Amino acid sequence: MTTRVRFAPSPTGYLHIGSARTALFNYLFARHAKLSDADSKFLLRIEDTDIARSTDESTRSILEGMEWLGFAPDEEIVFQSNNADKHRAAANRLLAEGKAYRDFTPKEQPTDASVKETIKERARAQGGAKNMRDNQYRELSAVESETRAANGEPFAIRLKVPEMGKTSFEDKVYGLQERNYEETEDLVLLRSDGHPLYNLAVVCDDIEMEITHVIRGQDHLTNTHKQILIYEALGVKHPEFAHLPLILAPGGKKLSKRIHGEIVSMTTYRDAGFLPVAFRNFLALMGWSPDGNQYAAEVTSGNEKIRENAHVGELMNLNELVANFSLDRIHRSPAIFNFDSNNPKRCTNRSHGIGQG
RNA sequence: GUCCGGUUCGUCUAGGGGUUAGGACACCGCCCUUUCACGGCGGCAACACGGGUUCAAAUCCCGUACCGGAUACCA
Repeated sequence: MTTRVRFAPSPTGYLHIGSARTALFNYLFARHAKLSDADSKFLLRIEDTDIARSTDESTRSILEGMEWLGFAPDEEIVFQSNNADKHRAAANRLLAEGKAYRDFTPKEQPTDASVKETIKERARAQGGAKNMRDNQYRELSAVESETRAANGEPFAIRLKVPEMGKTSFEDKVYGLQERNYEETEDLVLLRSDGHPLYNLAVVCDDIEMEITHVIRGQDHLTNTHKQILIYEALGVKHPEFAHLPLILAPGGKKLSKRIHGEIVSMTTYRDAGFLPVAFRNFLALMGWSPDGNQYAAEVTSGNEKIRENAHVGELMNLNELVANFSLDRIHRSPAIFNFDSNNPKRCTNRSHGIGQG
């Protein structure tokens, strides 16, 4: 089967350093596959289903970052919001087949407190005792559901997750992943305002784009179980999954724009004059390493021009990265992006021995 | 709270039953001299903790601690 991968950022900010690495790994994987199958593709999809937070400026910023890094998508860019009708159709189909149901519970008003915190607090309060299947509309009769909907009562569409069983998949990086259905809620597919939600949109688009390998951050590990449930309901075989270890801030904390500022943005490095080849190499080595033996060989026989008058170090140009890349050399522990005591400039241009002039 | 991950030099990492635990960057010293984005040589520096299995454990198993992720009509 021809390899088709996609990088799918949401345009809610600039190109994050972690996202850039995800883009890189997807790109390297596709290009490596292309070595043996010319039709292998690297695609770009902008996940702009969050109407409230997505901006065109952010999309532009992401595109700029991609361009700087040299990752050109092989097909036209897909904007997820353009596929909303298809997502809705899929949700309705599941509804008609009884695999999803209408939830007439009034939408909760957002609190002013941090959403994340609210959710965490609530989950803590409920402890492990929460019953994911306690929705009173779950077993509502089809007629009554139809009637209430016809009367204009607002509803969200939720996936009807089976009571017993578990989802499981073999992650290319993390190995066998299993999760009991009791741990997974009846996730919302379509909001009461008719907008499709992330998990549904991702699955529908990945199916349509014929994605064969989903390579993304480890923070999507639990989403994967939800998505597999959707694939199953839709009756489609799911793609392979490979989750990447996170890139954290010094101290092992999450790298965030709010706390760490511009340091997490790709444009910061571009504007500071770093070379793409250096930054790519730096990014590639966060979470992945080449096979020891071929590493030495490749590096010494690499691009002479770049290394003229410079020591070898651990630098690989794009072609070398592509040649050496493989999913099974990605490890599972998070990397710390140490920008405090270890100036990124040194981590890239200087330490890898490539000057600008 | 619950579920899922993770833990090798300061940092990125290799190694995954028997190694002087290797490399890169940083740092220190010397040399060269292109004197803060060149180069060479050398040095410092790590297997989270506690049990177990084994002739032998950084490597396998269990537990603890700590860190992270997820737990949303966000993505």
